[in-house]
Amino acid sequence: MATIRDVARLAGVGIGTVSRVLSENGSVSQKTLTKVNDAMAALNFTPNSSARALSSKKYNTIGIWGTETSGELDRKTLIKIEHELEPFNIKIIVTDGDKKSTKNNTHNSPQTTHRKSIENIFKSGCDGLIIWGSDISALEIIQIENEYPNIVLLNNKVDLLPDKSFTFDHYQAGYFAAKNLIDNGHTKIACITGWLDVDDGNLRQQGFLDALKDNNIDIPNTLIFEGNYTFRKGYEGALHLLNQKTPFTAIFCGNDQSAMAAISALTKKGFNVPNDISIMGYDDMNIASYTLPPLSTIQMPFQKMAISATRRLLNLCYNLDLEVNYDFPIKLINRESVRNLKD
Amino acid sequence: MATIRDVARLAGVGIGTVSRVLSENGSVSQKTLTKVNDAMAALNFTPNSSARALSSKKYNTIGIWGTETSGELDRKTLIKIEHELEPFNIKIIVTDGDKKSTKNNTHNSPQTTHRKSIENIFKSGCDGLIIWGSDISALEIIQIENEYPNIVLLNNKVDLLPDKSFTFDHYQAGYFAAKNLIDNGHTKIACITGWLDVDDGNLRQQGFLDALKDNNIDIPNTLIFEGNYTFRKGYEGALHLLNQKTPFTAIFCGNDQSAMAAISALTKKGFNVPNDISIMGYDDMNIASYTLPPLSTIQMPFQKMAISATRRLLNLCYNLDLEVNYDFPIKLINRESVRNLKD
DNA sequence: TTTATAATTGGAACCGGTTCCATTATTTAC
DNA sequence: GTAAATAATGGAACCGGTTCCAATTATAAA
Repeated sequence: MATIRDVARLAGVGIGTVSRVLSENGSVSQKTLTKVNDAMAALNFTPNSSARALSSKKYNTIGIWGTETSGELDRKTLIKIEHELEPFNIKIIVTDGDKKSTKNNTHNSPQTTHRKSIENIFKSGCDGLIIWGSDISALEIIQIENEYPNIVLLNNKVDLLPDKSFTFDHYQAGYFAAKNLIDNGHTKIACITGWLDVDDGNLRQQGFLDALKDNNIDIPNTLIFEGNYTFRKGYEGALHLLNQKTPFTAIFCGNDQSAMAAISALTKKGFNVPNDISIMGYDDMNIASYTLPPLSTIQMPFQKMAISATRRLLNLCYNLDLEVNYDFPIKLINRESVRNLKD
Repeated sequence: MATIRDVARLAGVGIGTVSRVLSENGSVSQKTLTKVNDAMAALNFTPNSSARALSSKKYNTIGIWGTETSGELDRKTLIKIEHELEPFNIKIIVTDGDKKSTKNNTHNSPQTTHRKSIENIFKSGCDGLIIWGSDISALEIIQIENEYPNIVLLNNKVDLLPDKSFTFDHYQAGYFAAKNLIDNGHTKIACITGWLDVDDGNLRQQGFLDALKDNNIDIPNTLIFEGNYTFRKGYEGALHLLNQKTPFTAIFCGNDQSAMAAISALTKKGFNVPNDISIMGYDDMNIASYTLPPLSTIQMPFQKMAISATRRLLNLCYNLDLEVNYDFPIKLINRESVRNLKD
């Protein structure tokens, strides 16, 4: 592997000059520029990233941290983020917040463990971090941000860090979903929630409940099933709700997965969706148009949000000035799983 | 940030000694060991990864390269891989083989682009690479392996590199799937294939066809629909097959997504699955138990395979001797989407 | 006790970039 | 044409580790 010294020798210039050509700042005459570029090409030179990182104190790497419950961060989104980083030659490392073997964490609370695991990522070498999901407390985030300001929150909101928070209005989304059912004439509405100890799940639930309240609709506790976004809980939830013998005509589900599983359970028990019971999902997964019936759900531009979060992080880390957006409008997708009772 | 020189000064030893403590090789007396460890703790010392990488020429990083069509590499698998790397303090960077903006690639074939993109990953700093998916030719892989031997193939097989290839027996899997339909009395069988220009898709198709042939079952061209693993193509494929007016009682689908979409299309057209038409999937996605009806499919231990591939790569990169497995038995999962015509 | 051998130890040199400053070449102003 | 200002250039010093060798100390053998 050729080094800048090799390039300098071949081009007949000093190493400082080569470095100046590389970093594209500092002044270099047209003549030397050509000489140096030719030499680089001849030697098939690529700057050594470790050496660069060592002397410049920039890793040209950002991290993504998330936990099991962070939700859907699929490959598509990852790739979107990567494409955002690519023009700047930034790499992306992923890490799991749930890893167990962090040394001697026996006497640490999950809180400290989260913080430690994040600190470790920074120490192991990255310029900034996307903290994905809301499975980490605002306090912890503030503490982390204090020491490592180059962070950005994806699908989480901390009031003290509005310019680093990227999230949807989950409250409004929950409200919309409920409103949609109500507008279709439903008044006996059940729900299968997501995690409620996590902000976004909680907010959407609150929006849902408030929409009912604002329309003078009462929801008995028997019609609220606490789920966790999985297929399994969606399935169990639907069966559980049926067993309550409290009549209902619709279920609002915390995400599309629970919704699909609920449809499955209901159908198996002889109920027709949407004729007997309507189902409202949340997420608009790819698959949602291909369920039986196709799922009415809430769509959120997750990838757009990820892109904006990434840009903000780039601005923070590398003093850039990329355009960043904080508003990610949600959309009601009406397919066929909600019946209009007013017909 | 404290450096080893700070640690050495505080502990009253030389920097070589501190380095020896860090790397845990070379001999250090118990007494100095304690002194150095205390000093490290007091200074909250973490070795600088760039400096380490520069002098040791190890990045302690491995990459994962894949393309759009590489298939399912979900977060769960990524995390499994990460857990494998964690004890050795290795990081993982992900990259997309489909990225467009690689400089001046205008006159390059996709082939060279793939190779270039992989070379770039190595140059940008990683010790080894998991090449995921078979969307890259054997020739290219051989060329790459020649220059960068630290690679491992996930879900791909190159005959010249048996010890670096990790894949399922897709041929056998396709054969199994067809056999299952035949054993259930089906003789008029259609299929919605995956990508056929990719090895694994091609192999499973071949296995499928051979099973039919071995049982003297003929499949007309009208009952073969070339798909691409997407929901959309699955849906279109089912409609297309119905339009052919060639009667059939079962469809073998290239993956679960096409299968689900096919079920959706058939149901919409008034056919009952499995009573009118049976559906066989391939993958056993999480969701497969919750479709209507639950999907009969082929299960492959993808995560186990990923773990073995990762271990092999670790062995290659860091001279380790972790246990590696090359046999990943597939499994037929019988749910409810295939009807037994012999009843 | 002396000598041979092995275990420890310190630190210079190095990895390949970036930065900064002193020096030289080139313009511009008058 | 000369002085002053500006542009271009070379290279030492540095970033924070690892490695290797020479020097020192401890241990074993005689």
